[in-house]
Amino acid sequence: MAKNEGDVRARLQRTALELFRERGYDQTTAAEIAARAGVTERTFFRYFPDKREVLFDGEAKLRAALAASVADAPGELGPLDTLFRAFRSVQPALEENRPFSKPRHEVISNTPALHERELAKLAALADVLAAELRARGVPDMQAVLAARTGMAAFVFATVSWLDDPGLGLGERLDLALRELKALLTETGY
Amino acid sequence: MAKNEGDVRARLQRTALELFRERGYDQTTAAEIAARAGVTERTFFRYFPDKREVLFDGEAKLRAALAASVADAPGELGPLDTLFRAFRSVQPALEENRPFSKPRHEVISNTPALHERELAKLAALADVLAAELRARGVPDMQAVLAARTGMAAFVFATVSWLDDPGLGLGERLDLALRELKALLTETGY
DNA sequence: GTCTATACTGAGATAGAC
DNA sequence: GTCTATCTCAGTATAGAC
Repeated sequence: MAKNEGDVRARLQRTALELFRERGYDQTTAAEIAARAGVTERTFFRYFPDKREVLFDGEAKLRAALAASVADAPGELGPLDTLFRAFRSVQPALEENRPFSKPRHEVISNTPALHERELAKLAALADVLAAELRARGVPDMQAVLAARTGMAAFVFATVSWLDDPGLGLGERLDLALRELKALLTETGY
Repeated sequence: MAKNEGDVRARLQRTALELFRERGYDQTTAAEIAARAGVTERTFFRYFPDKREVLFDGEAKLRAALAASVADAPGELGPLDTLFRAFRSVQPALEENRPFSKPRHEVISNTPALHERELAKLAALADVLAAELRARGVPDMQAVLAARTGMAAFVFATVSWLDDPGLGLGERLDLALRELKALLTETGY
């Protein structure tokens, strides 16, 4: 049989997304994904510990990039500003990835099991960012709240940009940060 | 055969928590829970669509209570203050529930599958709160950010109170809100 | 790569409440 | 009789063990 035609892992991921879009996540078996990708079911589970995970490993790179950016931010920056500096640093990568992210996000939103997994990944990401902030001397509660709050804004900006790229990701990030800061200073609305 | 000895649903929930604590979630089968509760496995799945769900239906009541509180908050209150007013309104219920919540939280934290489900529930809760805020006239982005941010603070306060009840839940809520407001106004730390 | 446990689903039978 | 809860039986897919 032909051997290593491109990365098996990448092929499985592309194939999975394809099938999920064609018939839906629940109606797609791991065996079918494997078959279309030219490997056995067993191989699928060697690459991904469970079926959902096939759509979630870009997040590892994102996490590393964000953590690194927070780690080497100028010391005088506040927690939220530090986070948003990190978000902006990954902006080009996100923009380049949009053709894949868009359909991926659609499938995830429409599939409770996948949506659940995504929330877990984002929470883990927030935990990492909180840890990085703590390493910079931010007190615990503040680090956790900043990380969660920042992630919420980041996700909001990203999702709305995926929905409608009319307004750029950078602008949406700026907008979210401004809105966030406004939230706490005004008493009425 | 004997029939309705107490609520089957409640019995299944208590039994499940019991078994999860004895041997862990993964080492407990749905059949075992059902057996100890005196019903068949199939019955278990009639009450709960999946095994995780057996620990998650208190959240429905919490959600309703919070939503109601937001709905009838005085109109001049800002989004975050509205949310914290709601959080305080459920404080007595949470305190009363602590004997059950504490072990439940322990199991959930130690079980990735359950933790994932919890995050999903909390996200859904935040979505409901955002919708309630929007119904009060809060603009979309602000409603979403306030809801997510508020929930983060609420969860932080609750979890740390479960860990160590030395400081009361009310005080922890106050503390979190203050910290949150500080976060967005200060520039350094 | 093979084998197995377990989470879930569906259809139909039974039994008691009304 | 209807209705509802439970059980029985038979199956599929995921995931883990060997």
